[in-house]
Amino acid sequence: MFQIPYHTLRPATTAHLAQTMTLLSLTVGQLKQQIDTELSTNPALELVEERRCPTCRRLLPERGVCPVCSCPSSTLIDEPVVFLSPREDFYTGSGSSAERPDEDDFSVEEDNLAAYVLRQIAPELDPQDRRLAAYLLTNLDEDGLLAIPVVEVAKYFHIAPAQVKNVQRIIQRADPLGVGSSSTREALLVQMDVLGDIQFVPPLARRVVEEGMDLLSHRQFAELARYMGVSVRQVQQVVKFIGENLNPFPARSHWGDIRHPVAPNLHVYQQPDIIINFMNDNPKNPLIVEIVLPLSGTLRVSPLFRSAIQQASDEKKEAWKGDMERASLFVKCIQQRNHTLRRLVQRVVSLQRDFIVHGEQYLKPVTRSLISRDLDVHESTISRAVANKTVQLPNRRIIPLANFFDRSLNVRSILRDIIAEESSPLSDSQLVDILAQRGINVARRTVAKYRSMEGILPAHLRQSVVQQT
DNA sequence: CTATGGCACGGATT
DNA sequence: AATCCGTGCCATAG
Repeated sequence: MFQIPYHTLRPATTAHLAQTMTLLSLTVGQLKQQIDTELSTNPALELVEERRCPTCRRLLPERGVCPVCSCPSSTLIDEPVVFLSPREDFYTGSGSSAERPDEDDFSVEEDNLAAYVLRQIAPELDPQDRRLAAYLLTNLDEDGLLAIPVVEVAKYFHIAPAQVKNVQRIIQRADPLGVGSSSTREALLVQMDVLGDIQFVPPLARRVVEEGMDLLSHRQFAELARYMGVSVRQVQQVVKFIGENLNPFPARSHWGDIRHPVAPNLHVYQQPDIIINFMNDNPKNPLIVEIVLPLSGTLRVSPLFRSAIQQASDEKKEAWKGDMERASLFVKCIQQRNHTLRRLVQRVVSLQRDFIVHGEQYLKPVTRSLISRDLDVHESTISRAVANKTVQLPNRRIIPLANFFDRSLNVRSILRDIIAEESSPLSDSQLVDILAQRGINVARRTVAKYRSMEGILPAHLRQSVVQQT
């Protein structure tokens, strides 16, 4: 774990330390802004347009992802491969997505979601469809579902409903997958469609959503099984699959989030800071972890500038010298940032591999302080690095990096499973006993809290509810 | 009387 | 030092 002599890289001055800290806590988008301003204000700083693979040190041919993914040597590595990935093209749009999240708390979520989606799909639309799309997107509810009927929209625009549906279909395939659907059912169907390209989707899941959505959303699994003519066990598997891979409310990061509808979701719409994938999308291959960098190339102190300084007049010399020092400090800080981030991610990913591959139940209770001890850095360093960052998992879901440190997420998700699988409604104290059998000791009160966090109804309301409006 | 939600306290985490 | 989280106690609903 300690291969790298870290001390050699330790910041020497307090200024270095402070700047590294701030850089560490930045999102990719924010980092890009930072670098951009630094580049334009400081003549001593220079961007060398070189694209070199950070792991195999080979020059990269063109834009795109690093070909190390197909490096024959890397297929032998068992540890997850972590590397820094230049993805300039991600962030060339308006810098708006990079705004610091805490500043504007009002009117953000819908605006941002709509704008975010529109930016993705705008290129493939002609101008009038673009207007249509914008109109649709302004009519999303807080769950990311379309709040008005398609027919209404068609009337409003005096066009055929089919055309509206066409645009809707494009919207649905944009990033919060299923966004702009007319119902949770539709959202799930779209998600399964797209997911089907990269992962196995149980055929029964599709049938259940298509035909038995009512029963499914009321969690009446016994009923559902009978209606579909399959065993309860099969239904349970489908439910598990849906819970792990799909999300009926596209705007929520996952369906437990009804508690805090806005705040934790702010950063969900951003591009991820870290992307985790299987090599070639094949689950048998090792994990590839990309730490997204906002530019392609290396920053350095311009050698031209360095030599020019000799011939400068005395008063200029002073100013330029300052520039140069700032530049080299900045470069060091960036390197420092990337280095810590890389080590952090490396450690976390190998600890939480099960979580990444198999889902929330397998999340291990890892704390930031544990990592900090492992990496021999201060706790606050880890905190800063984790804060405000997002990760894209192999199943294409984007979650906050902080989720990797959530102590209770796994228990919550096991709880979800238990409730989904047992047919007769279990009271909280019974749930406590069952959890205890699985080696999880929590208080009765805590189970109640988790339940409400997951949006699960109390026992007496759970199954006895027959179809009501 | 049982099941659950609210409030608040203490310890851990950041 | 500030915040989050699990938990205990108590009130309330069924």
